[in-house]
Amino acid sequence: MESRIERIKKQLHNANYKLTPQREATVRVLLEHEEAHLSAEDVYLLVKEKAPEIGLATVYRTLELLTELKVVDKINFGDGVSRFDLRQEGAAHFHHHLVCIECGAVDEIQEDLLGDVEQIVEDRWNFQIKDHRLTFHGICWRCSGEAAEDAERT
Amino acid sequence: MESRIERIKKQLHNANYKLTPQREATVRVLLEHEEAHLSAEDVYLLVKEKAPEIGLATVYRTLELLTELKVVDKINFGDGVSRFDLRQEGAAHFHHHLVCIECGAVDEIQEDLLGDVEQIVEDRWNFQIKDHRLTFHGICWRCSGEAAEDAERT
DNA sequence: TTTTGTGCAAAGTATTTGCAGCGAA
DNA sequence: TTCGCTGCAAATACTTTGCACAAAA
Repeated sequence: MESRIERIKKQLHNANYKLTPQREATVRVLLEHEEAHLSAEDVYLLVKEKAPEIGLATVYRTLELLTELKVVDKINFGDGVSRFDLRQEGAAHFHHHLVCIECGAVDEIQEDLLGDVEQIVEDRWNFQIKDHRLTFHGICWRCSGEAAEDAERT
Repeated sequence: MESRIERIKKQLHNANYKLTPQREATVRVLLEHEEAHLSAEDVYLLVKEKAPEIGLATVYRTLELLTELKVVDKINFGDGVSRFDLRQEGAAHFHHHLVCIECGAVDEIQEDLLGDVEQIVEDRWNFQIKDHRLTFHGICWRCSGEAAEDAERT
């Protein structure tokens, strides 16, 4: 079977771009940290471990390119930085996120929960949906578990 | 009946803050541009028309304060700036947005369409939802209308 | 040789912070 | 007088850009 990186290489070629060593290193970092929601700086530091000559600007340019090709999605959780998430292969839509306001953890929901809602929006607002962003802010199971334990102790 | 600005004043006082002239001017600008999704810079320029002495830093500080008090919600549509939306009084949740990728218009959906989805997330992921952000990117009715007209002409 | 991609440094934006002065309590 | 608030300027943080050079087609 064809590897994920091979398929990304083809996507680049189809759009007339090359998979240069720098781009490959960047993509590999993203593949190795699938659910990490890395910022450009995070990616840069990780890529630098394997390919120390790489420049930060190249990482930014690569991430921008991958965003254009919809290999990754760019997302912003409200701290000042953009984060980059690999899109699941074949996923019609970007996945959802759960951001914990206690511990800062970000969990992913791969299932598409918006089918019905999107139908309503398309019909009622006459809006052709191409993409979406859905993020819930609240308290994750780890933190509410801890709170329960704390209560028990007292 | 008590005015909206009066109620905001009370909210400030309850949290031990004053409604200074600068803060009042800022709030008034927000009230007068309810659906405009203003950036801090936008607010600053509008406030300056009424109160030219005001500084940009004060606007940033005021918007931060209002965000803390949940008078406004801070949102980011993926261009590098934060935008500030007055929260509807009594609204349990932040409203949703439709961002047009053709013309850049941002429309609001005040209805809460996420009730069922939130129930699923709370149950299935054991996550206590406190707030949400939902934005659809696509083509608005104005732009798809124009496209249809363009097609007719040819 | 033409084009594409890269690293570095500089430039841009957006936002935050330090600080001296001001004004209300 | 005290303390919160402000304006200004400087600092910071993130991202983009210009440019000379390198690599690939």
